[in-house]
Amino acid sequence: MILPMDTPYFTFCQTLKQKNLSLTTPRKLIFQVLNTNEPLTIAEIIKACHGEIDRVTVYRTIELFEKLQIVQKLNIGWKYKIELSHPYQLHHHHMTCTRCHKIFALPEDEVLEARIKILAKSGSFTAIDHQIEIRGICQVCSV
Amino acid sequence: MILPMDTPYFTFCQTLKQKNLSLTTPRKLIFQVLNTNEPLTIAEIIKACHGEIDRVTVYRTIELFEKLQIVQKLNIGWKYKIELSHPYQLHHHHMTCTRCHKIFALPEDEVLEARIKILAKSGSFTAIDHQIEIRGICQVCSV
DNA sequence: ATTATTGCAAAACGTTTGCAGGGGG
DNA sequence: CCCCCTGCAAACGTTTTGCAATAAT
Repeated sequence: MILPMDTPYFTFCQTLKQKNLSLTTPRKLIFQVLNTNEPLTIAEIIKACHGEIDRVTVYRTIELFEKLQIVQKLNIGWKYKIELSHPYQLHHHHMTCTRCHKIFALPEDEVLEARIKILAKSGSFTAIDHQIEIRGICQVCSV
Repeated sequence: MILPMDTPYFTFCQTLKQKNLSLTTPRKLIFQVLNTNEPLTIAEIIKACHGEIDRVTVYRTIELFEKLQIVQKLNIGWKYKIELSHPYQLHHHHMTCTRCHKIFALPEDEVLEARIKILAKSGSFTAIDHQIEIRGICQVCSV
């Protein structure tokens, strides 16, 4: 199959090749599952793979993807979900509705990002990464 | 024992009384453990109780404390820790060092807090609560 | 062909549930 | 004394590990 060179999936294939890692069926499928969906729990990824891939392989693949910075773990409540990270999806934060439990992505905000950097520096801390989770009530549920 | 009326432990006792809940040995001990320590995992709380309290009771007590807003769950990596929440401890955020895994509390920042409110509102979202996790390298580890 | 990667089985953990007995108000 | 709360036992779901079979380059 011919892939446009700017597609997330193409970048994904390139990344694996560059690291001498195999482009296997489970890896392709799991990437596609994440690429077409919202943040998912491990259990949801397993279900989305529809029995074609073993649970253990999903865990190992997510672990690999995390190391390669293809995905990031996202704290929602006291569980976590997985989503594609920066080169595959723009940096953003999340709001979780405590009524319907839907997750909403927030557009990137320069002011907020800058402030976090300043704060970390004021504590003599070199910020590498950060995550913001806002909990509250979404528009639909507040009616 | 006579308690000063502004002490966190006193507030804690009052809260339980107001809701007609018993001031039991496990509840007292777990509160004290949290009151004298940094954010702790459930396993750490259990250990800190030194076999005097059953695992199950720790889970149930933390669940109760969370409902009563005495504690909050704190996302660290993809695990969570427990710490006292607002009336017992000032609102703040955390930085986690990815090398030594220590957690550092950040002082409250008006600019940041205001910006989060604005952002949520711009998404027609009523923010109730939020959590920020900054990951990076602390001063000691960066040397 | 060679080696990385997977699937299976089972262990290791973390968390939850039901129930009978004990401690707090 | 009454009932809430705890401890125990055991179920349950999630994540990890070891090893032999398989698929990718």
